[in-house]
Amino acid sequence: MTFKTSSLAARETGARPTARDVAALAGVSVGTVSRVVNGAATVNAQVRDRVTSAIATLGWRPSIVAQNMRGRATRMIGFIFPDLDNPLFSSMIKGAEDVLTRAGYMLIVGSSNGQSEREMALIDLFGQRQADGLIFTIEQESHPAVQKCMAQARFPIVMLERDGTPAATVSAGADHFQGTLQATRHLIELGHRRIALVSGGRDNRVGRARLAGFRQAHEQAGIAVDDTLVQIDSGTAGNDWGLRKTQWLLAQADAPTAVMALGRHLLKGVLVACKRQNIRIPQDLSVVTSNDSDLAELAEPAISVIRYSTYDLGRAAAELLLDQLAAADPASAPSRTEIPTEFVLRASCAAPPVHARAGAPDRLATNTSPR
Amino acid sequence: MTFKTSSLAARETGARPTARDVAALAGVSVGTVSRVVNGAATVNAQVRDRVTSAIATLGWRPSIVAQNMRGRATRMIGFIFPDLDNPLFSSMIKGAEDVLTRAGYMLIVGSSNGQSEREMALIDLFGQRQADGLIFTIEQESHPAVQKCMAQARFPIVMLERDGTPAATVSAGADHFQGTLQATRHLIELGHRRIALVSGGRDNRVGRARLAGFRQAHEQAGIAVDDTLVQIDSGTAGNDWGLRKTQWLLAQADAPTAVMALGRHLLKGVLVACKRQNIRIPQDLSVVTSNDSDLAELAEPAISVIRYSTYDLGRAAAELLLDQLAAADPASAPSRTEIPTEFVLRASCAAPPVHARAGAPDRLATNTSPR
DNA sequence: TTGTAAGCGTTATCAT
DNA sequence: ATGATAACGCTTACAA
Repeated sequence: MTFKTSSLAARETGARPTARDVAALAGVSVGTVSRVVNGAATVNAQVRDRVTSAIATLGWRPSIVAQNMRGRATRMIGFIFPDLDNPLFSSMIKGAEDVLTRAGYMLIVGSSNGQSEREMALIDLFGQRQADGLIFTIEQESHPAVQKCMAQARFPIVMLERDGTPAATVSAGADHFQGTLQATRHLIELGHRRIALVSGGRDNRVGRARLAGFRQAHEQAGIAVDDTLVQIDSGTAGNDWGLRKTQWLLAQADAPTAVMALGRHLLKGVLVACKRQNIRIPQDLSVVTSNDSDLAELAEPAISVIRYSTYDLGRAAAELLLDQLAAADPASAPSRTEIPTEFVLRASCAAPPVHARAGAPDRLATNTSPR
Repeated sequence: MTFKTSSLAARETGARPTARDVAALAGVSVGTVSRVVNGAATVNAQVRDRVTSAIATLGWRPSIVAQNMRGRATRMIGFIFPDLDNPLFSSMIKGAEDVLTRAGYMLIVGSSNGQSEREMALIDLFGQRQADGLIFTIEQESHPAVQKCMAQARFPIVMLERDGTPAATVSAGADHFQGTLQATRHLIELGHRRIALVSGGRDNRVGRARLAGFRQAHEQAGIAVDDTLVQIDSGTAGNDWGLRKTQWLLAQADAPTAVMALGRHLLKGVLVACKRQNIRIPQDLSVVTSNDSDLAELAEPAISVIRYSTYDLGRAAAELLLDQLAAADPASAPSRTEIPTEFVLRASCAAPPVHARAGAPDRLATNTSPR
């Protein structure tokens, strides 16, 4: 007969108490302790009280790790985002958290930094940790190795702001197509014929949807799209990408009369570029951005935005995940939640300057700024 | 003799393979599998190869849950923040993640929504999940029940942007005292005598440090502080708190000539209030805010800010936690990392209007706005 | 060098 | 109604 750790020992050392300690203190067996905490009907009231007070005395809480060993779900959801240092992430994670907390889940977060290697490492790690599901904003949708990794995952995956793939068919995203379509249409109706589109997302749904909306608006108006005005970047460009792109666009011989800088971090660059070159919004250049912000609202003039709720996006992703978790059938059907977008017209949009419409060579020549 | 799950079964069903499956496939014992994956020196090269390929065939990864059961650290760090839907959270979590990932840890996040009950529930949950540590931005530093809960936690806690408490003596925070001191001094030097301080944090270090810096600057200049100009809020006020407070301050008979709105979310309210009442910055009112942002930088005029890196704050908290985790002595000494602040002077600060200095009753009377 | 078996903290099955 | 015990997947001391 071996000497076992007793509740006495547990109380003396700082060691975490176990059900065995509780059982010893209450003078019952571990099975009974388990029955009490799990609310089994078949427990004598007196025994229940003894156990309950022993639990309180020792401050015992069942080990979730041990419960997981027994096959219980970990109730942990992974969340992989290209860049946690992004205000959009804040509201998305909050939306997801609000939904998942209510259902008893917790979120584990990881930043991929846009690297596929890291995405795969994180998926693998979540697997080892037995996560129950994953909300994933993949960097490159078409990356085969990452897709393979997703396909092998033993948990459901919801794509956030990305398209479903063969490996993960459930997705939540904003309706960038409609938003961009409306905004582009509005600019065209104002008389713009040379509209620039600046956006991230070469290899993901967001960029594709924006481009599609942009093209459709042009097509419906019978206007050809000048591809030099379409600047869709791949990957996480530097912080001053918006600035450099705008400067480049404005330096073209036949510069755009309107720029749609779609992505919250791009607006700053556009405004700085305009300020430096003394370009007036909207007289010289109309501006549209996406993701409403204090800056867009309070800039002088206020900037028109394609607005949508990233909080709702996070909620939607979480809800889709819960649906899949609840579904008895593991191979659930493809599904998608689309969050509506709204074009908010502000003072930054006006008719193009007359000389541009008349085909004047270069507005900047007329309006040289002192650097 | 019972029939055991074999590698065959594991490959046929979708069940996660175990070390036993690997062992069976490789024709070795589970102990050997463990030795191989843990890089034990004493393994025959041929055996190692057989095991390695069996692992690859089955796609086996050791279960972290089972490893935890054996006493291995979970390498999970909790992170409790009052409001995940806050851009500051993004950069803090990113800073922490960068440090912790390198050390093999993952982050579990939870939003307390400013509720002490939820804070305690989360701490408790992290305990049950056997988290190795916690980074915590408590809502009310002095809350006794939460402190007790912290004291009972079996893992080290680092306070983020909060003071150490008896229950958790390690903390990381920005040097709000210096930042506020400098900014206030500058306003005083410009001639301001009635400066308003608007900030959150009635019961935390941030608010206290700001108030202390504010007071010290006044004291050193021999100026009395008018307490009606000091508006330090408790808890997470509504989104329009900055607006309402500014409107209230400007409506006072002896309105301030400068306002320090310390908190990123407050600037918008100040700017809106000024716009609505046709108050010019800085001619009528000087403005200082905290936390640099695109809005502060690009507002017209640009707004002076007390700047500091929330990313560094997250890093610092994580590094302190790693220090504690590495320390053999569990009862480590109190320690604190202070992140420097910097007062960035922009166009929003100027000398107070003449009539205010002459003691004119109400600037608004001279400058009535249409609405 | 490799196999065997105990044990981590639960839960569930089977006796009593 | 309650106790004893096997099992979850892994690591490790000990045996061979």
